[in-house]
Amino acid sequence: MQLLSEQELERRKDREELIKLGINPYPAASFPINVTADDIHRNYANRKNDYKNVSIAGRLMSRRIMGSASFGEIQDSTGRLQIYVRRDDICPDENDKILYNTVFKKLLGIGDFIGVKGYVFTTQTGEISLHVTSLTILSKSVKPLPVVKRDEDGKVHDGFTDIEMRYRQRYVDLTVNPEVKETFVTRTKIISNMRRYFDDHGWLEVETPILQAVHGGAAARPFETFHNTLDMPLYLRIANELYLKRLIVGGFEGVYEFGKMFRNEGMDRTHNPEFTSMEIYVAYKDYIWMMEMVEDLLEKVTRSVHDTTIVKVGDNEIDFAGPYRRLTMFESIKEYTDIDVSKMDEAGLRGVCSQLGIEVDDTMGTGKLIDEIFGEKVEANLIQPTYITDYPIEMTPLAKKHRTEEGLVERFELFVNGKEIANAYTELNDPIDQRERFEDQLKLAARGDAEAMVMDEDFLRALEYGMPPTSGLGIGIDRLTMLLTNKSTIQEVLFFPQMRPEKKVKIASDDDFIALGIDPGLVPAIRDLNIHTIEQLKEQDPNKLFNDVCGRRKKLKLQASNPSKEDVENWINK
RNA sequence: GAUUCCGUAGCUCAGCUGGUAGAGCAAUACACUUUUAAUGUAUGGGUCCUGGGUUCGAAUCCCAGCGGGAUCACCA
Repeated sequence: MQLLSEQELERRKDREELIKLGINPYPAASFPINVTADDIHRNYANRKNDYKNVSIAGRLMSRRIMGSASFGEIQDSTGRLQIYVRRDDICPDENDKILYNTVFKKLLGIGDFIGVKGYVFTTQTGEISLHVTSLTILSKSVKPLPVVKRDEDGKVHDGFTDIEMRYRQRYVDLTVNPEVKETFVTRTKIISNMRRYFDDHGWLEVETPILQAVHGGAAARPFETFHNTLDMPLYLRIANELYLKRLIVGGFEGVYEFGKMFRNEGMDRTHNPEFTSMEIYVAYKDYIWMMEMVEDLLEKVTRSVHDTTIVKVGDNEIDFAGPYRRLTMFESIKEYTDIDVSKMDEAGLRGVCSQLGIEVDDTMGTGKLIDEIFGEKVEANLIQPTYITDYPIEMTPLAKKHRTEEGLVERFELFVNGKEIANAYTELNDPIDQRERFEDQLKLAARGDAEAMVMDEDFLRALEYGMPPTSGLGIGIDRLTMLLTNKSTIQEVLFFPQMRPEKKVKIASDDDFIALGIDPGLVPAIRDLNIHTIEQLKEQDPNKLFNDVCGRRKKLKLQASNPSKEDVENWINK
């Protein structure tokens, strides 16, 4: 049972009226379409003869009724088209004007799906419009849609802007705010263009387990679940890295996966509990090769969605054309703090942190300390695409030791607009070294580092069989989409971002009230007192409720007779 | 998790130092062969987020809760 607004009741009545007129508001038959709104706007001017007999369907989004003729707007998946509906055109029979006078003018409403046929013409004011010759109801909407108005300059007047409602009711957001749809179309374009790029190189798209017994490949807290038959806990994956590398061991030259990752951590503008990442692993390559590949990839993807490599993000203009600037982690810290931390031990680094006013704690090793300095002093400055390379070994247990630099690994991260969007390694393929690195992680864990990785014996066994030299890359698809669509929150690029559940009030039905012994004729009086749930009823003071119900009965002129005070006490105590 | 702001009609929002709620759009009715967010006239529509408290009186002040935003912290 729902509590309905006046408008919702009105629309339900309209639905009933249609049925009474013998018109099915939800017909089963398909409605043939031979054109879209976008097609008409783009091509009508040049090919007028092709639009003399068109059929289009969508939502009725506005109506301007002027006696026996009306203008309105129909919105399909591509946009809006003005329609011109004249009474005598859709009702040729002189004695039957119901379709226009009653159905179109009274029983249809904004948001209803209709199908129309007719011919395209240009109005006196120069608007390309459809002169309707036949009109079919395809689906009646019984909930009023917010009406967003735009003037000639595209200025929005009564926008549907409440963020909570936009996210919770994304279907409304999408219907009423066309630019939202654009964002998601771009998102899909980004993914499909990346996919095409990888496929063209012969790399294989694969799927790996989301339910994992050992959550590996990243430092993060997982979601836990439980498998009943196996009688064991399982985790939703925090990364798929270790599975993709197993596939390289198995003999694929290149594998990639677009997939959801799940991390049981805080939520904010850049974090959603589930997010999409793309990871790719290519055999016989190193991280230097990977940097060139990423430059090429991002340049092509950007061009495919914007026709240029330059993207406006906030106040910045970012150019995704490569090559990108490359700085080692130590160089970058030197550049932005004037301090050379490359030869420092843990004590020295702690000194630098306190000198720079950076908070640290005892669980942090040298790698973590360097990362803190970088995050605090460097990261935000990296606006144009920049590779930061060669990270301390402690932070990166899955990357290969640097070919020349002691204590570092071959890793890069790509920073754009002050944020990391990609992470890549020359992958560690020495199984003995890998085991030691996992052991070091266990020591960090013992020291209190909650993010330290756990040992994955099966992954080690795979490496022991031998993995070719490999380079791997991960890109956060949500964050890349944020950049390329100029959105400042991850929620704007997710159809259904995670939210707290809506508070639901259980509205009691008439039968619920009657079951308590209430005379059906008195239920309207109860509702008029704004008592809509059984809980509310139970909380009432019997004397007050008795008086109120009798009063409302009179006011509403109900036929039922007054309850006795004992009756009212029984409702409450039953 | 901390700080701070917000929650009023279907939608967007007013509502002052407390005096029982307003506008525009949407809806309903009537008129009109007339177009460009915006024809005119009339009408209906509210759990002022929830629960307490102060007060003769609370949308307004106080406390708690729920939901959301922003900033910060933590975390990729």
